[in-house]
Amino acid sequence: MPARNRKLKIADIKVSCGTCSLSELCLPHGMSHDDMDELDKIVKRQQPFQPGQHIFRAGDTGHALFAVRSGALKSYCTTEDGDEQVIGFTLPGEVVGLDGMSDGNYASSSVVLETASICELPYNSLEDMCHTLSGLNRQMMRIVSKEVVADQAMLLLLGKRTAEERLANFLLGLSSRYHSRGLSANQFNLPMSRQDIGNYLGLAIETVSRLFANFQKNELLTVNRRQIILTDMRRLRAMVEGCAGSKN
Amino acid sequence: MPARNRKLKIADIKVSCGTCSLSELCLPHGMSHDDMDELDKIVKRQQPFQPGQHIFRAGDTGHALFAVRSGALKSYCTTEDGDEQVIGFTLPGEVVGLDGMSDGNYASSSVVLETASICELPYNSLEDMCHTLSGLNRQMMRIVSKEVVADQAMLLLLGKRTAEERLANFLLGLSSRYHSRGLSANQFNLPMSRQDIGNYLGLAIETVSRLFANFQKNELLTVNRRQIILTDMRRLRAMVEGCAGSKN
DNA sequence: CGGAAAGTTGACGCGGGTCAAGGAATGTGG
DNA sequence: CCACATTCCTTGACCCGCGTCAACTTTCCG
Repeated sequence: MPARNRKLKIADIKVSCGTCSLSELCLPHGMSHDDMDELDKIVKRQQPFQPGQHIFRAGDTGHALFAVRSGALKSYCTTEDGDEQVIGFTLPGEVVGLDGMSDGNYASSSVVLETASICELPYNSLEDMCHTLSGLNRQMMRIVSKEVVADQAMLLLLGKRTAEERLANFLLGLSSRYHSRGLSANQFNLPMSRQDIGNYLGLAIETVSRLFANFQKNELLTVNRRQIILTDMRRLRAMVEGCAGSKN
Repeated sequence: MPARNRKLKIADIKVSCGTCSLSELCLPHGMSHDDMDELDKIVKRQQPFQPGQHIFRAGDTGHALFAVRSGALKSYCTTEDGDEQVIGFTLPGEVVGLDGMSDGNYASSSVVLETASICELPYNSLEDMCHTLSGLNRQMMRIVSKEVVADQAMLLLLGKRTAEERLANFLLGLSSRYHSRGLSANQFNLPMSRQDIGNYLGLAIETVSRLFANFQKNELLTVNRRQIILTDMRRLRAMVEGCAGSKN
């Protein structure tokens, strides 16, 4: 057992990048098997994080990327006058911590919404590997570039779209992300509160609530607290026409 | 004269990354002199671009980053229903084209606002160099990470701030960017139209115009079409308290 | 000089924020 | 197991910031 690992528990057995069910989504994509073995060596695995725990906080010294294997995270910034802005949500197969590379400190905080198991990828190790593994370098740029594209899509959403379009786009984005990791595209549980959704979409919590009610009345979906069933994705898509879906 | 360069003209004489006045801002930052010479070899320089010319368009095969040495660019996306969303503006010492690395195609378009001289940095060459120059790799991640942080700050702006706060933040951002390349922090010309500003900030063009009028009435600045003089930056800053300035 | 593009200013209305009250789910101690 | 508090969500009433529409002015450019 490697020294730096904390007490290993269940869920950490027989896990390697090679066998990880997320290997298509996480860093290894586009890398050879040998490359993956190399990557596997630098990954630090920890016991699962519990809801409310922070992966890192804004201002912390940035030293690693974190790949989410299960659970869900919320990223947010805190303004000087105290209130928070939700930057995004991280689902399995996705990565947080890119923003720590710019000046050595994380610009945002990352907190657990649903119990999460997470792989830690230290910058230093990644950088070293980039010199030897040609695939990793490209893949890292691809990931971070994708982040840029996703953020730009969000800019469009917040700048131009109505409340209705924002929520529809948000739900379809979640749907697509769940789907791409093999889960149902039309039925899922929201890992976040109305508060978080509203904050993220630049809407009041009451507006979010009302929109869910509207959508249900118009038979676009069924909602019960955090359980969502999308019943008419075609019409939902029609609402967001012209918006690139957030992430993926 | 290298084969790929088009006819070289004035403004392209005696230019190298080593002597470039922007070397502090552009890629070379944090690299050794030898490294810069290497970088210099892969840079393609072209004759100046004229206003209205495109550096690249959304959908084009992404093959290079573009570093702006002078002039100004506008980045934008076009939605399916035709209208455009301004993603950002690029000033001297800054880089565009990061979004072409995710899936091989640019996600946004980049058009010239003010006559611009531009260095082209092909992805392939950059990638090759990353294997040999340790400084470059880190610097590239820093640049792209900075982009992520800046986009996130914009998300906060569009999601939470009033029209007034957005414009104040925008002006201070420009001010800071001009200042960091040695120009005046309180007096500059806007390279973009009201249309572009409004689009970028998620505001109607009339709102932008009214705000400029208000700001002037309140003696925060003097505005004459595109010429701006910030006369009370302290109070402007007070308005945006809690917003991270966009870029830099 | 004429036509178009860019910018300004005013009047009006609506989307969605704010305030307020209440219901439903979950937790906590007795 | 039940009162009680707390958190999360919902729903209604009101109202204001900013978008929309429209008219006009100024600048730009052939």
